[in-house]
Amino acid sequence: MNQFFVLYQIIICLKKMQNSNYNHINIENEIYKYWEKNKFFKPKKSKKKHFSIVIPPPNVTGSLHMGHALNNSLQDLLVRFYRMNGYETLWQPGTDHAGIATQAVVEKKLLEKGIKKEQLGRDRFVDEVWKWKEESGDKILNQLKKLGCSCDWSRNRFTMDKDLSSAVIKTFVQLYNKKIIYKDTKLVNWDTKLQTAISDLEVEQREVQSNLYYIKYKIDEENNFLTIATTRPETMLGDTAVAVNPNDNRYKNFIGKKIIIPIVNRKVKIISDEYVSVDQGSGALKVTPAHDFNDFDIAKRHKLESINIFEKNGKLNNNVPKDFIGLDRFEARTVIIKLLKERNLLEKIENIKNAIPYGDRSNSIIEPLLTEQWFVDAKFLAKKAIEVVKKKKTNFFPDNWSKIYFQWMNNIQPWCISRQLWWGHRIPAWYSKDKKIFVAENEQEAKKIAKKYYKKHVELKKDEDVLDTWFSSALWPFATLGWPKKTYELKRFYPTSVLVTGFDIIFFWVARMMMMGNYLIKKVPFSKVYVHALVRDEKGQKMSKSKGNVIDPLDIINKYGADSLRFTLISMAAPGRDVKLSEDRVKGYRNFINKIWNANKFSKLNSCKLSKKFNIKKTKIDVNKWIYFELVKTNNEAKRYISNFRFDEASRVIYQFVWHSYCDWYIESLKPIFDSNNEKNIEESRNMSAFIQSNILILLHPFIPFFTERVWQDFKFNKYFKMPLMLKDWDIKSQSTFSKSYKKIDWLLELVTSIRSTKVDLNISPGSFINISTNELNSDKITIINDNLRVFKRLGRVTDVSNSELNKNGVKINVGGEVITLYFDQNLNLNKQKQKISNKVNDLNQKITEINSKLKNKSFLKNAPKQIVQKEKKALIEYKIELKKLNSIVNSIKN
RNA sequence: GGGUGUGUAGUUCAGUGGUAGAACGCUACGUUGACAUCGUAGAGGUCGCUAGUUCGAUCCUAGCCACACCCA
Repeated sequence: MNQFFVLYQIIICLKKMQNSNYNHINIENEIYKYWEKNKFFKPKKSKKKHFSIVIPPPNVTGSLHMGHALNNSLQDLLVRFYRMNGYETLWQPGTDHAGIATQAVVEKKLLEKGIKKEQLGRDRFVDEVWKWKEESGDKILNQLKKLGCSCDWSRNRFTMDKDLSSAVIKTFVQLYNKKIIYKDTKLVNWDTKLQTAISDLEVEQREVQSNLYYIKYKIDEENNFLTIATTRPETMLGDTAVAVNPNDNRYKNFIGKKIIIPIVNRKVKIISDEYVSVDQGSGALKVTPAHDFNDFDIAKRHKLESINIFEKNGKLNNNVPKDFIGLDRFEARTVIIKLLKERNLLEKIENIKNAIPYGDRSNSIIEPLLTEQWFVDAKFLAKKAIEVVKKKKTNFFPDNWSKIYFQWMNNIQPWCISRQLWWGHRIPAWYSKDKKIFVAENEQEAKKIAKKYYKKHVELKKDEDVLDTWFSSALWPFATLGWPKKTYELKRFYPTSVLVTGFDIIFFWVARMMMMGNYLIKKVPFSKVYVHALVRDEKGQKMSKSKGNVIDPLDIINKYGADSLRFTLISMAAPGRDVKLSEDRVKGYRNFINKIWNANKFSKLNSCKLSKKFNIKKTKIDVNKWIYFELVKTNNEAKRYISNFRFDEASRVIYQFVWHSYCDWYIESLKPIFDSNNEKNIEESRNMSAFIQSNILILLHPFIPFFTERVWQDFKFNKYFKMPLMLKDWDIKSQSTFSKSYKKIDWLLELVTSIRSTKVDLNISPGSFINISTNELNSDKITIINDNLRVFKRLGRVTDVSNSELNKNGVKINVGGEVITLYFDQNLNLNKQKQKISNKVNDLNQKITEINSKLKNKSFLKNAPKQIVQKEKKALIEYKIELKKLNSIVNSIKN
């Protein structure tokens, strides 16, 4: 019997769950199809202003992570907001080819089949990459669709597309001809694992524990040693000098003498250079120009020889003693230390913390290597890019990012743009046999130039290298709009309105777009840059696979719906702060959506509909005017917050309005009206309620597009407004005459709250009904109660309102300086009530003393603004009245 | 070492030169026909510390402490 009962309860429970809750499953995909089918994502020509965003192109073979989810939720919010409000809106989507990452993925896949890329050769390997791109390139785009992104997919672009590639090549040629791109032999950051150069930005400095080796170098023709300290002893094979600080008294005498490098037994000079710091290590520095950036500079100053000791894979080359040739750099280190120990040349080993450069893609230690590479004269391009930010043609939000931008731009180094990869834009440079370079958009052009130069036909060989992926990304905001062609889109949407991006790629990407846009088009690529923070886990830890704390946005979408995820991310996107995401938060906002779902159900059950005859101006009922007034306020605030990029605040005010004003108070007030027989009131309330409901959908659409679209259609608002929700503007007329009702209801709600709270204090069941007396109340307050009697009685659970004192257990309560008496049937324990009042009395007394002392303070009266003094005076009067009333209540309790 | 940011309720975070706010969590009570993914009421704060400016500082300034990130 008991078991059956439990089972029965469970079934009831399940049934209830089924009926009352919003379920996103199946709905979201269907709605997305509806939007796409109706081409709502395409820009609608408008004479009004335009709004455009280019998506930060995700890696074509990547998949959606929380960072993408945040980034794109914010963009979609903006795009939908401006699109709704009549702007000609373009959200330009696309992906980038992510040279290193994609090549690595395909290489790995081939290796699994036992195929090395060298076996295939360049062309066939690139074909394989294209195949992989065709297979998996749509994955991330489909994931963006799941999130609800309203990009114009018909304009989808890929950095390796024909048009974009030709833009890249054109840019290269143009910059080469202007000598902004040049070839040079320099030390670069060399990744021995990927066997390519990478840029400074792709190098991550990691602090690790290292051994600092103190090695004795013998002075030539003297029985004397100089100790140098190094963490990379293997590089001594390439040493070409030892340097000391000219002011270091310990070593002054050695300057100019020769010193013998152990193991290689090469005699090199002891030089003096200011760069050497006296108190670091031993104060003597081994100089390896070919393998250290600082040493390279020293070598330049002293015209030292450079000896390169590494192959491209990090193994030692022919420039080292025989026994070492072919050893890996770390093996060589072990062997050298062993030899030094044997020869008594190792003074000591110290354990220290130092920063080691790692490749951010390969995780392997980066080796400075002397190679010939292509560079962009970033310093030149930066000038203009700095100027436009100073002149506020591009604004960062939050503004402090401009400081970071300036700091980096002012210290910018030449940008190494060549990569020793196969996947990417191949550098349009051709070489003749005598190493002369011919740069042109294609081979025919190059040959033409070569022919002119040599006055005869010559054989040319194309550069093997490709360009850094960020080089093509730098053209993204205009190349995707058609540049160098003068398309409608380029004219209409460039400069784009805002770039939404994470701070981690300000240098990688934002800075480079600024350089290229300003140089090639002479206009900034975007007028605003909204910089958002990182998404972390709930403890504030960075999400990473190795930590196992990654929250997959797609899991969250499946579980709670894309809307819940979006609302969560948006409402947590406070400027300058990381988003600490926890599933509980998502659940909370899922509940919010569900709350609205149920409020809509209430509407439906009560036949709330908008009729053509409905005229807001003619609204009579106070609560209807009150909620309309609240709506206008919310609408204005939300608009303002969105235009100022305060998405957290925008979502907050809407949430507050929907849950507390609309659901908690307004719907509760409607119930007594709908239960009455007053058809006029019912009609007005049905209309107003439906109107508010429709506007809630409008306000929330950019935040939670799927849910709002679903309800909009359910309630046929598209018919009433003759407008799909996606294109419905936010315009709403304010009704200043409603403010009187607004204040009235505000007070009434305070009264209701006080009645409820008094019941709790007195330990009286909240459901019980009471009588009240208004005999001590001002007439205007009595009017408020009478004007809204039905609503008041229901909300306050009041049976009768009397104008005179009743012969019963009365309890006086204070509502904003007004006294009302509540009557209860049972005997009361007034202790708690008394305590509460006496606390309040103390509180008031303290405040009154404070204000009194302020008002006695002559310098306060002299210096404080008049309104503040007035305000304090007014507050004093109010406090005194309240105190008087409270005291009278205390007296009545005593009796 | 240089720079940037942060420090406000148990937690996550708003905020303002003049009475300190929200959400979540917590406590008590509650199934009233929209909703228990709920409602009602409540507890909870020396606004990191110390000086200064000011009639008045959580807010401005300086110093210090703690944490995070970036650059070298």
